[in-house]
Amino acid sequence: MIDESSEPGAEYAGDTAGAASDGDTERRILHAARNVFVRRGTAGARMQEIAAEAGVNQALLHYYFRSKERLAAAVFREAASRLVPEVVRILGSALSLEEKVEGFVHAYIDTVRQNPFLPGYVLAELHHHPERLTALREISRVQPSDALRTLRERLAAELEERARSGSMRRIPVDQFIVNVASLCVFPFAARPVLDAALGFDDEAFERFLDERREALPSFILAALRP
Amino acid sequence: MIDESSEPGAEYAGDTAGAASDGDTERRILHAARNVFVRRGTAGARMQEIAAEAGVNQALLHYYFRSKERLAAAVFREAASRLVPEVVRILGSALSLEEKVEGFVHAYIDTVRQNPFLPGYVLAELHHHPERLTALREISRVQPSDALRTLRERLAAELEERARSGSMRRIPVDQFIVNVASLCVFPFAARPVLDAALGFDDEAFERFLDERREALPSFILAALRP
DNA sequence: GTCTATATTGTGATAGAC
DNA sequence: GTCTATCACAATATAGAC
Repeated sequence: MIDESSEPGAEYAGDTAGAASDGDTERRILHAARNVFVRRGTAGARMQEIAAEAGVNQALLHYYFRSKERLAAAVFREAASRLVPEVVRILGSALSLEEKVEGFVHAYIDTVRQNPFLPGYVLAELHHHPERLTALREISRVQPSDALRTLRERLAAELEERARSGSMRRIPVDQFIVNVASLCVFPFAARPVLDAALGFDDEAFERFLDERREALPSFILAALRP
Repeated sequence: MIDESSEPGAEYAGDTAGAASDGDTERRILHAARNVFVRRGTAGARMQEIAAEAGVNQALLHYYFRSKERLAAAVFREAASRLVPEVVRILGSALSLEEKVEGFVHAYIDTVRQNPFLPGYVLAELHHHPERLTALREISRVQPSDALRTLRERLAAELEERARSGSMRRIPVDQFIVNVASLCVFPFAARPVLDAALGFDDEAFERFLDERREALPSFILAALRP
């Protein structure tokens, strides 16, 4: 049973179905719910399993979150809230393009490594529940200075300037964004396929990530050389 | 209601809940099942919805496939059987590395474009049902000459030779494979995110794919220059 | 092979005691 | 706030006529 969380001070046995009413119960439930939703998907998750993993009764889930759907929405919001601000923070920085690429690759791999199944969960969730997009949009809108739209424009200007000065090949900004995102996110989202196709186990995957963390920035930048 | 299939001669209204017993019923059911499983996920799919979309009764699903689980397994096998051989075919060809990269990008985008939600479905399915990996492995094993292992070795040799001759930068073969796969697959798997982050609609996504089909090979090869 | 019931279990949700 | 017990219905699966 993998604990996908990494909050400090979050250790309690999943099957402690007694009086473990120390910390915040609501947080315990949300935490258990994330684990279950991440590994089973929203439709496959069972309220009973969440209750057991939180060490509480099933009725409490409804007391705190009213319905499975609301609980699922809360979990998704929380997961997306971990990823979006991190992305915005890096891209919004005043670094050079080269530093941004390296900073993004490093920060993304370092962050997601602690919750390696989050990307797969978020993608699967969006695939099967397009209505979650509104939550994503809201999170993005709340970001300082309406970040996503602004960041895209700034990045486009930077790429254009580099192309004009001849220090980089011209590349459409959307292609560039998707390239970087692809190279960072896909290995996590496709973890099971990598296990099958390349024979990875946990340890091999960790080594692969170490190697990737170092090699990816120069791979990306090399592709942009004129 | 999107029809994710592209088999020739497969047009019947989904709500024709009458006597449409022309073609092969089993195939009709499998076809409808794929549509429903792809958009709802295995756990979220309802046998009733599949029956309705196939224009038959729910009991027939059990007559042909015995249980939902077996039907799900059949759908997954069929989906994976579309993707794996295509990949093997291209990589196994006797082309140069440059031609292989271009051939793979073109073939993958051209193929998957007709079933743009397949990658998302396969990834989500593997994420939530790791047991499906065995099916993937079986399909891979059946490929001529135990293809996957062999292909990886051949590719590694090719990359090594290029590195030795100085015509390409050295890159670990697994990183290279994952890079190419990431850049091709991710845009499909993350379609909803692209819609949200870059404001794509169906038409914009198609234009994006056209552009990508042409730009991606040179992006990849440029990254490998010494 | 295909249909109309119907059996049977699973599962989200609520009532009400403590 | 937390529990036990239970409701109500959704969903898979089967029986049996045609």
